[in-house]
Amino acid sequence: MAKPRTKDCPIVGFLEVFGDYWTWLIIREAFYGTTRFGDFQRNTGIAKNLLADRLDRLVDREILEKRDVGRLGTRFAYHLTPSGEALQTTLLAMYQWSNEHFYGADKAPVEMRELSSGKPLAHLAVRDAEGRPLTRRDLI
Amino acid sequence: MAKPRTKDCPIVGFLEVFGDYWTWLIIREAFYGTTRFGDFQRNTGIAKNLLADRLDRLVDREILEKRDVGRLGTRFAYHLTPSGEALQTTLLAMYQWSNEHFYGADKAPVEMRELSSGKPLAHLAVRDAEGRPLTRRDLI
DNA sequence: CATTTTGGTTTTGATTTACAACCAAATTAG
DNA sequence: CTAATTTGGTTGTAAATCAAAACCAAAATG
Repeated sequence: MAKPRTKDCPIVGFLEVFGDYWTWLIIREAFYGTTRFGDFQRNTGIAKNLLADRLDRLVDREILEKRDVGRLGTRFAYHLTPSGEALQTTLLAMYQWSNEHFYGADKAPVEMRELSSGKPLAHLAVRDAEGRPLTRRDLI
Repeated sequence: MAKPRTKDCPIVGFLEVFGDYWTWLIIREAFYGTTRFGDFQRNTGIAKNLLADRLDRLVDREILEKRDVGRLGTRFAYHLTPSGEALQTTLLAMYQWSNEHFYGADKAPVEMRELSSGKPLAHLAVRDAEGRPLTRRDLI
């Protein structure tokens, strides 16, 4: 590694963990409440060897926590850590982008919604410290 | 494809384009203002064959627009489309997560900032329609 | 006590990546 | 004007990764 503009960029570090299809599908599942190996496998369709690899990496990076359930290190549950839960913002940004720019035409949007009221969420937007919306040209 | 919980999920559609390391590095570069093939290649370190492939895909998906510059289809510039620019929110979410959960300890955060004032941006957060912050358990 | 489930590991072949070599047209340098 | 360099790729090729299936031991279930 060690590429040109690659050093000290938060995006590069991020992508070394999250620049992968299955990793995000696993994280999506974790937000849906999935915790067990078999459920991750069935719900995403990932191959078992890849799932084992991705879960290990996410546990190493402390995005997921591997908990013993049942007796003696044979059954496990994978839970989001606080760091993992903080990915919710990124996941929502993906949801919202996809609903607007992908699903826009034909399909009905599948949104995250508020659990109690069922109402939609506020739209994420880039804003300055005073809350004013910013465009791409306003950034450095 | 066509996996279990895979149909009609905005995240799956999103990941089929964006579930890739180099694709995001290219998008980051585009936000930094890079438009030319050679600059993308030098600034990210990606191999030329992969860069050509990724740029084609992003142009197909209308994330980037390929414009003729110079004469007769020999020199091009790749610009973000409105859809591409809308990825800014997702990119910022990645930046902010990475600064907080990755760079937190040792390194100084590398943030996007407001161009005119140099001030930091507001932190993205998941909120309900009235602007109240929500936790993971509040969602469906 | 027999069957099924769980959480993997280990093959194997197919696909993708990374790296280097090559190229023609266009631009720049002298 | 000519030579050297830049641009924007394409084409190999070896190495790494992925996908699918087979296999397995321990535990839970019937």
